[in-house]
Amino acid sequence: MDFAHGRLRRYGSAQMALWLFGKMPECSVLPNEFTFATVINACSILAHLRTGKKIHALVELLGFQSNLVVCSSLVDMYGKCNDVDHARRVFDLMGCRNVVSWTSIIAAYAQNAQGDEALQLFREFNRLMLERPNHFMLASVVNACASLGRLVSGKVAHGAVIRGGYDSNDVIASALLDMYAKCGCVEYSDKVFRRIRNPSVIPYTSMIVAAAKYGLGRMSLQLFQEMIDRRIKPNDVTFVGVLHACSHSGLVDEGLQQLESMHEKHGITPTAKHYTCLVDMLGRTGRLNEAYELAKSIEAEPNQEALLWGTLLSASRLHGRVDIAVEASRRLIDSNQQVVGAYVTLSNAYALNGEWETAHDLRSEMRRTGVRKEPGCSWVEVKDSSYVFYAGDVSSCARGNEVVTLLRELEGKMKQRGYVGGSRGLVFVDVEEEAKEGIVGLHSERLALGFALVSIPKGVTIRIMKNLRMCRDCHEAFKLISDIVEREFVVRDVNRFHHFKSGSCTCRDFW
DNA sequence: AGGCTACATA
Repeated sequence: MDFAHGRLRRYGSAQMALWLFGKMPECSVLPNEFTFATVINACSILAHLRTGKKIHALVELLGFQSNLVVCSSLVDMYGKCNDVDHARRVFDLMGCRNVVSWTSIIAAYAQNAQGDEALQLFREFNRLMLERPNHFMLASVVNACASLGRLVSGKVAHGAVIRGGYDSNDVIASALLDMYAKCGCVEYSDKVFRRIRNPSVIPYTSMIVAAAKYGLGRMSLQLFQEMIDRRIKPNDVTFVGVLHACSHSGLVDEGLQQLESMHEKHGITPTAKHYTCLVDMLGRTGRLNEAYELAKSIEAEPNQEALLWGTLLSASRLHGRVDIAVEASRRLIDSNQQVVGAYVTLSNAYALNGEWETAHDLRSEMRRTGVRKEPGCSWVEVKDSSYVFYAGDVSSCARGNEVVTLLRELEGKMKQRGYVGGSRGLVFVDVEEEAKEGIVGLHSERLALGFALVSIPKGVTIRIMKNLRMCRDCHEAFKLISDIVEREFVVRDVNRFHHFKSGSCTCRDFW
């Protein structure tokens, strides 16, 4: 039954291709450039770096290292195996490149969280003016804009899509709607989505996930119903989206029902990732015991397991369940996964519970063992450039003095409205969100907001991206500031979107 | 002649 899945079929064929390739020497048949391009593609599908490298060596041995198509497939293979450096090395050594080779390297960067490099290469490709970008390339470029949250660059790419006549392409439309959602413009996503004549499962899933991330759980469920009515078969990813939507909107019963129907009505067996959504759902709404029991009963691969216990850990922290937090972090640390996050979240859970000593001990242990945390940062896009802000770091903050003055001024006004930010407890609890302690007033998103307020004209929605979760205190502050300055802000954090307007947030404080 | 490049999850 599972083999009805396109992805699995593809996977099986790739395995078969490699198996046959292994049989070639026995039959004394030498591979040519067509053989190589095909088997390297099989390695991409399977993400088998070791096999890919062996074949790469064979390519050089048999003298195909300057073949355009073979090299393009090598670039793609290294990219899909998350070895961008090797992809780049092959690309740089190519004597002749075409739009496919350029697409492969751009996709490699876009898919490996190096969107800036992808956009850089796209600009370079356009400057050379050898060929026009095609829909393959544009999809990757749009994808890069999505992960970077670069709305302006994304709109420019959308322009290129329209000029190239690709806007009715299903894949491109999916990429575009995803990009608009990830840039904080879910209304544009909806517009793009509604223009797709016969959306397949992927645009539907993208739209379901997009709505979920904005806390529009009902909209996600409506879209899901709509696709069922149109006889479009949902897949495992669709259900992750649906469950995610229920979770982010507090629709627990609905979520449980969906999980049941998943197997019964749609023939898709729930896997660890679906149960993780359920753990999240129960955890968020404070049903920690049920979440914990469920988590213990799930068998998963290491990656999925880390996700599962990480989810439970966050929920335990949120609801001050130190006992479960200890258990969840122990599992993560023992399996050597998400170690940093586990330490920090656990220490915060202790702090929230008033166990300051233990919390501090954990922090010292981290320092002693050299476990270091990536600093929190936020960024905003102004006129096609992106500005980055780090917590408490005024020296590298664009228009720093102006920004700090404005933030202090706003804090004064907030206090008149009853705001009590930066209390001792909050400062400590929020250290997970930012690397430096005791500077809650200068969390990276605040610097970003201050900068945006002095650089983006009134009436234009401010969009801020953050690499961590937004903290409660900043969330309160942003609500008040939206009212004081009469402006709208959208904040994209690692988890979801917050849309601040007239003193409140679309998440209604549930996230 | 053929082979290589694109979109949704956590």
